Amino acid sequence: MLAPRLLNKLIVHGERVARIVEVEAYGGREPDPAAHTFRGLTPRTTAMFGPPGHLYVYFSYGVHWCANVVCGDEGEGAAVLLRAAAPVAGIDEMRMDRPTARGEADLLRGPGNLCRALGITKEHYGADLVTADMGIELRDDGTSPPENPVITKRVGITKEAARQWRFYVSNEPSVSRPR
DNA sequence: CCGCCGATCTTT
DNA sequence: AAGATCGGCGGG
Repeated sequence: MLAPRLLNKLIVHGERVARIVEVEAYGGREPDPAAHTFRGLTPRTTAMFGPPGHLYVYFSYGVHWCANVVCGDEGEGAAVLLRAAAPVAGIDEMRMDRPTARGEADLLRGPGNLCRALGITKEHYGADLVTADMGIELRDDGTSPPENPVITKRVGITKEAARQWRFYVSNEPSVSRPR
């Protein structure tokens, strides 16, 4: 399971920088009924079945964009949902796009809010996070992933609800509910 | 603090 | 008809 290795990495879009503090794993070699790739290749899931290191973006509940990092080999259909991040830079710009956020810890709390604060939408579908071909990049500033991340059930799903594939940094105020 | 509910689009 | 969500509103 490499999802927790994304914790404490930086997600960068232009001036905006945030530290990933909460993730969930989806799909992979063992069947995962909760994953968008469970029923095979569809127009929506082409990026998730693509090579690792790219962005899989989907539209949630007709309202929010949500972003995943593709983590499986090509054809595998595995990705890590970015559920929350702590703001590092570009905070004024984030606030402009997140008018309902009260404090800084609210800016990127939750997968929809994270995309809103970073300005990620469907135009970034399939972006290469290594070459930053669309201005979005995954960066390692030397901060190690936590040695003991908190491990829980995934949030907001009904299928495969018992699987413990959510990982977050303990004592981190930007983590979404439930803590 | 908690729970309900609407918004609004994609996929089944 | 349900869904990898969010924020506003009403009640305790």
